[in-house]
Amino acid sequence: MGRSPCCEKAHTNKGAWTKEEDQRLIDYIRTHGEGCWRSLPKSAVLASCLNFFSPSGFRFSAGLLRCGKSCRLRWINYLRPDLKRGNFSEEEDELIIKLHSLLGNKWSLIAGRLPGRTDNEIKNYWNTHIKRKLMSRGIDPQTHRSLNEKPTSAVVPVAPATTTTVTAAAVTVTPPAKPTQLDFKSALAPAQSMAEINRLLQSNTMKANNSILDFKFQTVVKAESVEENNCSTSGMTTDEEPPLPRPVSADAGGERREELNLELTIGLATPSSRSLTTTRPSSASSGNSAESKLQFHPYLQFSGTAATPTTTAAEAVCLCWQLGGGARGNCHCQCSSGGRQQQQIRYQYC
DNA sequence: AACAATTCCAACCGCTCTTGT
DNA sequence: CACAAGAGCGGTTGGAATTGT
Repeated sequence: MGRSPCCEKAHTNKGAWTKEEDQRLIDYIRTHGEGCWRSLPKSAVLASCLNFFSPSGFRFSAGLLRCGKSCRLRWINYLRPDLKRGNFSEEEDELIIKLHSLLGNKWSLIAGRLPGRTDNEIKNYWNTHIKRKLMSRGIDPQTHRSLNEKPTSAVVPVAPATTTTVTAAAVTVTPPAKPTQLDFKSALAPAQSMAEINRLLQSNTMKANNSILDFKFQTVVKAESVEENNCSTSGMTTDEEPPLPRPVSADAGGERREELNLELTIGLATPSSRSLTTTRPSSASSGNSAESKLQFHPYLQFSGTAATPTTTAAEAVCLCWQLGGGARGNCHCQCSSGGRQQQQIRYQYC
């Protein structure tokens, strides 16, 4: 649709990256930071001309003839200093399975809960290991239901159609005005109640990354049309152990319908998250506005209460990752919250 | 040892979303 | 509002590595 290609394919390298290309990309990002991926290859070429010998002593031999997109991917999936290489632990396995049952193939969201793991890595791991693992357990990896179970009316446990707001500190998946309908019976192991799921997620994730988790599941039980069973639970919202909701079928018209209002707020916990590392407040790229002085820090991790949706959160402590070597420094950025609802946390570059 | 089959994962592709003009 | 550019995401692929025959 009238879009220019992301790069001039004729003049770019493809395929596996060489060590020299890696080093050039690392050097460039150490000096200039992330972002502006499309202009990076050109800039890297320029930098190589200006600094024939890099600070690290690496001698540039030629420009970085790579598509900006390719540079971004290489950095995010392979070169970033905070990546945790190596095998997935059993805990990570289970967490991925849980998160997949809730979010579907939202690999980037899942990756956001696993420090040091990338969405690509998780996606590959899912396809090569976990799928098989679930199959061997007799569980359908797509629906998370027992393979023996008869499929029902095409309710697929994927992430609900939602609007997603990405701020510097949190991904907030806001349900639409109408409560999101999810088939939790199919999405989750039958024995698991909401409270159980919450507990599991809480403990697993807290253990995994020692930070914020704001999964909140609310069940909204609605009595529609017929007031069946004197159901006085209309609009009830509870965090308490609720009865497992019945599956919501697409054609449940006329029947008592139980809807799940999925309020899912994920406080991004780690700089490993792509959303966090590369999403910047709109103001940051505008050089003119007053807000442009508030810059986006690509390596931030929030702790404390600032990223939770239930606090006013005037303060937050930022743990800054310094580029180069991944050393974690501790600094106190100026943070302010946009309020209980918006959680627009801003901070000054430090 | 040679070849085929399978596994694994880095990289690519095309689409959507966001943002700026 | 329309359009373009930039960035992010999820699905797919190519080929290296490993395993089986």
